[in-house]
Amino acid sequence: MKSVDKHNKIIVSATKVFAKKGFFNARISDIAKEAKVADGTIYLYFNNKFDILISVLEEEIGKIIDQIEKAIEQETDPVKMMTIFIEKHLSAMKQNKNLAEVIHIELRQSDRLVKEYRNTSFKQYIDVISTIIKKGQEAGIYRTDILPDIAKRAFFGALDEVSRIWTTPGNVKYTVEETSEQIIALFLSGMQTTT
Amino acid sequence: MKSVDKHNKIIVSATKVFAKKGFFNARISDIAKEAKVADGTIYLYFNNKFDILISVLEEEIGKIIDQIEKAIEQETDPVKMMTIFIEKHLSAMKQNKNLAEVIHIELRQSDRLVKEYRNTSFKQYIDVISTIIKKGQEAGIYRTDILPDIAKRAFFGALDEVSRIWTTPGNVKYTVEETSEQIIALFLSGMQTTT
DNA sequence: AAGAAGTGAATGACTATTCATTCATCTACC
DNA sequence: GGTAGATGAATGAATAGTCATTCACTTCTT
Repeated sequence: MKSVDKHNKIIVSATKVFAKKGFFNARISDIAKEAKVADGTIYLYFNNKFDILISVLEEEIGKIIDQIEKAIEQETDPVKMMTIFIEKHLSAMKQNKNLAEVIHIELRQSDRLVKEYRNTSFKQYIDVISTIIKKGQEAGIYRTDILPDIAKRAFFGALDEVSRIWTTPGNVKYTVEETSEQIIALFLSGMQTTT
Repeated sequence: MKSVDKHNKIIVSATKVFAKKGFFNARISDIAKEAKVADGTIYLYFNNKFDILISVLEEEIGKIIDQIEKAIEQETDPVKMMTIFIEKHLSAMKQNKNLAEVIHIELRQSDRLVKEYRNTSFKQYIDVISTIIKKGQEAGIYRTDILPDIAKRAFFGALDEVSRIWTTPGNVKYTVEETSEQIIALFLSGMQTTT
């Protein structure tokens, strides 16, 4: 029987290899070697190289989305929801640096399939943000002149770029906590002093 | 004599092809056809395929950096500096969609050379932001608990992701002006209502 | 022993790069 | 001012290397 174990081992190995070399420079034989299976075995579990990439994104990001959505469901305060989103996202990225790198690099592919992907699971992800914003606006906590459609992008972009701190060497000095606080400060209160 | 004209024609064509297909899926023959030259001619102007990509980034982003730096030099008010940065960046991206797409996609390559590139010209670009923040902090206009090193990333990430509005189809409805205003509102005043 | 799972060498498609050749333009000499 | 020779930009067919995918064969499991 094809084992779930092996499937996972290939996913994890592929994540590692994609993170290091990028999708196009990663060879199937690299992934096979990393996973300690034969090249051909990969094709028992995945249709083709691209299928591996999409699976990495689907399964691994899927886990994070689920986790964040579950944590936010419990909350009613839009400020806390936002805080949770930021903290969960950043700590997930810091914890799984390979995945973070794959997201940085590969979510930007111009390939049709990746674009499609970006339009489904990814969209779901950033729409969590606009939902939070809308709730906050209804509650009178967030300004109504903020357009959730633009703010959600700004927000995700900021988080994504900031999380590079942990994937580019020499920038390790910031903790998840202080980074989260910075993002919260920036987006909730803004940069200007309140005089 | 090798003409500057032809060099430019190749750069522009390459930008177009890279934007459409991404670096790895772009064939030299695609670029040659787009530029209406022979495949071999490309190698009279560039060392290899990668050299073309780096040249696109260097030359085209270089132009934007120069333009922004020049515009900001005139200013002393940190709020206006910030506003100018945002507006110039967004309008440059909206104007040159091919370049915007190449930046979205290719600036994330994990290739050594691209990473190196990201560490020079790109660094210079986002350091313009931290400089503005520091000036604002010295002037007492920006909060001093904001870390410029983190804020600059958040800021660039937000701008970059927001500018995708114009490269992904079906999102054309926002103007540069209203998008700029949103970003300014978000980063300067924050999302919370001031009650 | 049969069927499933695993193997990895062989295949074949793809394309970046090269280079022998062409040809338009320029220079020098009468 | 016209001709012969020199120059080097431009061409595109041929090369050479890479690697995803296949499949004939082996090993494991029940």
